[in-house]
Parts: sequence; C-alpha cells; structure tokens
Amino acid sequence: MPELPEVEVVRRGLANWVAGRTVADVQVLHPRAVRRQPAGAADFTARLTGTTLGTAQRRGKYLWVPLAGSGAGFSLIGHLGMSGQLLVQDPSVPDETHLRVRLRFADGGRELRFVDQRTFGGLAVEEAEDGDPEGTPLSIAHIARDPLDPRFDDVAFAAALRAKRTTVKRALLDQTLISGVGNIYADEALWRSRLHYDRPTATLTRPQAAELLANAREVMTAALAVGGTSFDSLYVNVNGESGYFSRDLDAYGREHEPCRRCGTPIRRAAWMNRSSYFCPRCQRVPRVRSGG
DNA sequence: CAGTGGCCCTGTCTGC
DNA sequence: TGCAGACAGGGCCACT
Repeated sequence: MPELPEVEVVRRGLANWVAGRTVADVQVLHPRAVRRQPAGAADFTARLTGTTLGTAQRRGKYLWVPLAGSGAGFSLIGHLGMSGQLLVQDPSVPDETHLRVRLRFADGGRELRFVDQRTFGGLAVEEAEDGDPEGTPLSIAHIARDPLDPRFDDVAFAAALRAKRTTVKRALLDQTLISGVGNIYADEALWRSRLHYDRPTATLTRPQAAELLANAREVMTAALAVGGTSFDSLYVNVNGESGYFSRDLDAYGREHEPCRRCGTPIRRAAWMNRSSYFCPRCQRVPRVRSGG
C-alpha cells in the first residue's frame, strides 16, 4: 500500500532511471490504467510518444514527470493506488501478469512498466501549471502539500485541523488537509501521539496537533530511510526490491501483539470499511461529557 | 459548503 | 474440493 515514503522511493527511482530519456513507443494494455485521460488511451499514447521525460516530482501520493520537447507544458502524472508499481525493466524480462502500460525509449535501454493488480492506480498526460518549472499538473491543485515538503505550513495545518468538525483519523487521511498519509502511517502517527482514531479534531490542543504532525513526519521519514513498508510483493521500488519498515511498525498489522509501550494487546477495529489498529490503553476515546 | 459514505477492482485467505 | 464472503484501501463523487 504505497503511501508517501513508498511513493518517494519510486520517485527517486524514476529520477535516476528515466530522466532525460525520449519516449519512442507507448502501449496501453488496460484502458482502466489511463481512465484519468479524458480523451482515452489513443490520446495518452499520442501525447507521450516522442516527448522527453524530465525529473520526477511528487506531492503526497501523486507522482509526475514534466515533459520536454513535443510535450512541453504537460506532465505524465501517476498514482499507484493500492497496488501500482512502476518498474524499470530490461526489455527481455517477460511481461508481468498485471502489466497495464509500457513505455519504450529511443535509446533502446530498460523500459518503464506500469504494473497494477487492483487497477486503483493509473497514468495520464495532463496540462501543467503555466510557467511552473516543476510542471505540477493542474488536476492536483486541490492536493495539500505533504509534511516532507519544505513549503508545508505547520502552523496553518494545526489551525485547520482544529477547525475541522470531524475525527482525527479522517482528517489525517484527508488529502486536501495534509497529503501522503494513508491508513498505515495514520495509525502509526496516532499510536506515537497516544491519540484514539475517533478523537474529535476540535478537542485537540495546539500542542497535541503539533505533536501529531511531528509524529507523522517522523514515522514517514524513518520509513523512507529503509525503503518504505512492504507487506508483500505489491509494493516494490523501480528495481523490484521491497522496503524494510514493516518490522518497525508499532500499531498497524499488530492485532493481539503487545503494545511496545505498555504491553496491552493491540486491537483492530473496523473503521470506514477498513481497519484501525490501536492500543486500547494508550489511546483512549475521550468520554463525551454531557451538559458541556 | 463541509462532511459522510458507497463504490471501483482483483488476489488471497478463511470458514462452511 | 468448492464456493462464498471478508479483506486489503485511495480517491472520486453523489448525497445530506
């Protein structure tokens, strides 16, 4: 499940392996993989063929590559969804079972493959912000900056979080408030902050909001340092290698295992059609006071 | 308008 | 052995 650290690992791989290369040929093997392209797969292919790829960029879980040459003013945008992979493969490697899109390059070297089992991810060629050297696609203007972005505004985030009339985990997963946080790192940040996932955001103090942000930033930085979190073969870097952070998780996926702080078994709760892992002792739901 | 909940998708695992 | 159902869950969009 690629979240910010995993997507950043992939971004670095793209920056290393495809920047400066010219696209010779594009194959779309599953139409759903380019469903963000309004005019369809043929348009996607036409807009990409012959362009030169720039340096990959990222905001939250979105990746994009600015295009130069015939593609100037546009970017190739990608989202990995739950199971998407961008692999830089030797052309002799047999096609992956869930290969959706292939880019061949004019230099005849390793090709770029988008592989996606569950097809929640996808690629598209989109118009970029006018004059933006990073080529930020217009379609992600609503996505907030992420906590590893030097331009992320900590004070504004804390204020916006506390102004919300929702619960804290919902807010962490709201990509218009803070991007890059998914189910895994939300649970980890909440565990580190001793906050229950259903805690109303309006009851957080300013220091609690600041600590939650610091913990989200810290856990994602630590995960990035070891290549991200891989539970299975669904998340790998561009060379097909797994990350090692899963062994360092404190809450996510640890149902019945002892809390590393207090020893109480970690509990899993159904939440929003997914799961929340938390320590029932360290992370208590604040009791609603009557009368106010 | 802000907040909420349903849906998309496929492979793996569990229980009957 | 086979089949149904649960589960993994990010983002979009209709609805309140």
